[in-house]
Amino acid sequence: MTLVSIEPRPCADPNCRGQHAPAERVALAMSLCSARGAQLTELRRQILELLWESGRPTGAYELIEALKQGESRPVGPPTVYRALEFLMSQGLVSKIESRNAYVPCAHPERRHDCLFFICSNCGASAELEDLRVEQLLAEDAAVLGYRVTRRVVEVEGICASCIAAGAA
Amino acid sequence: MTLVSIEPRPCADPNCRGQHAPAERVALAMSLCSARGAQLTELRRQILELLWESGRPTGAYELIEALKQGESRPVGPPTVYRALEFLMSQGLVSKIESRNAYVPCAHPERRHDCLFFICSNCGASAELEDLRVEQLLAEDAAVLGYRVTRRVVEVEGICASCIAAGAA
DNA sequence: CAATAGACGCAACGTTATAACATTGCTTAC
DNA sequence: GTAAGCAATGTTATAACGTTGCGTCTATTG
Repeated sequence: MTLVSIEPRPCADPNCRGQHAPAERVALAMSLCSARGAQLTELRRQILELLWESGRPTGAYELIEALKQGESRPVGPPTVYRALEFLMSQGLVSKIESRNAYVPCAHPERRHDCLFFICSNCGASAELEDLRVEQLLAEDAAVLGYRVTRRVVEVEGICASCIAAGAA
Repeated sequence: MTLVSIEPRPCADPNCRGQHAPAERVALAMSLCSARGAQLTELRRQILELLWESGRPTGAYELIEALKQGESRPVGPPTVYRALEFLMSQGLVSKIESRNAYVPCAHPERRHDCLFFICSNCGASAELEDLRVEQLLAEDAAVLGYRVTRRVVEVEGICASCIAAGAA
């Protein structure tokens, strides 16, 4: 059997949304980790894949449940939290603080904190990059004399689909 | 004894910081609630006061402890959470999502979500109003077709004092 | 092959938040 | 005045989220 190596490339659109299959996402993650010398183990890969397949912010205990359902052996909370920590350290996953849930990141090759839009009706989330916001926050931080280490920007609302579907 | 009624007035500076005593803050809150027909009960008032006196984001269970220490009777988690919910509904308190903690709001008379800057060293938080950020987030939301209900903007870093004091 | 370091398993625990139901105290209607 | 209504609070239990501590496995790498 011949394996044709397809080199995954980062997507050029900083705000591409949903047009890449989970498998493609995971392949990119594997490629990135390999290049960085970081170990994207089977468990970590599975969790990342679950997050991509889920399509919405997913809680740690949901992931535990999902892993139990799948063919893999069950894992405990520390294992999942450690895997999430690794994935976050690699920029592959972000935590949605206002939901205690986790989402995969569309552009792990760029190191930045994204804006997240979360629908309070269907729970879906959208990731957005907006350098202008980052710039303003940097300015404000400078005025206050802060040295910034992390940004959390989460906008909650009703998404277009739910508005169209007549949700409150 | 003659009581001179002092009408508490909102502070004109949207980004005033720390120059008002807790008592003054609480007086303003009482005045606001009274005008709105909302009941700032003794318990709710006490919790708001504790938050002002604390000077940093404070957890619900810390508040429970503080109430136990004080002369008032002990309260359970649901009671404190209900009080916090009320205070948030009145714009008197905000939750810092990235810390699971609560802070009093400097300008409860204006209805808006603030930016928060939190020092990861000393835990202090600063509240800031920046209409430009709100404007950008509104634009981004419009592009995505979101109807915004809530904004969470939390910037974590090292504050000026801690930098000066040589904290990492 | 031995030494090492990183990843994982596991039990117990700690923290944050809510569900479900009971009680208090005040107001209003008859 | 007493019963109904209502908002706030109390009580108990539990759900949901996250961590500590320690032991074992496994994949390098010298």
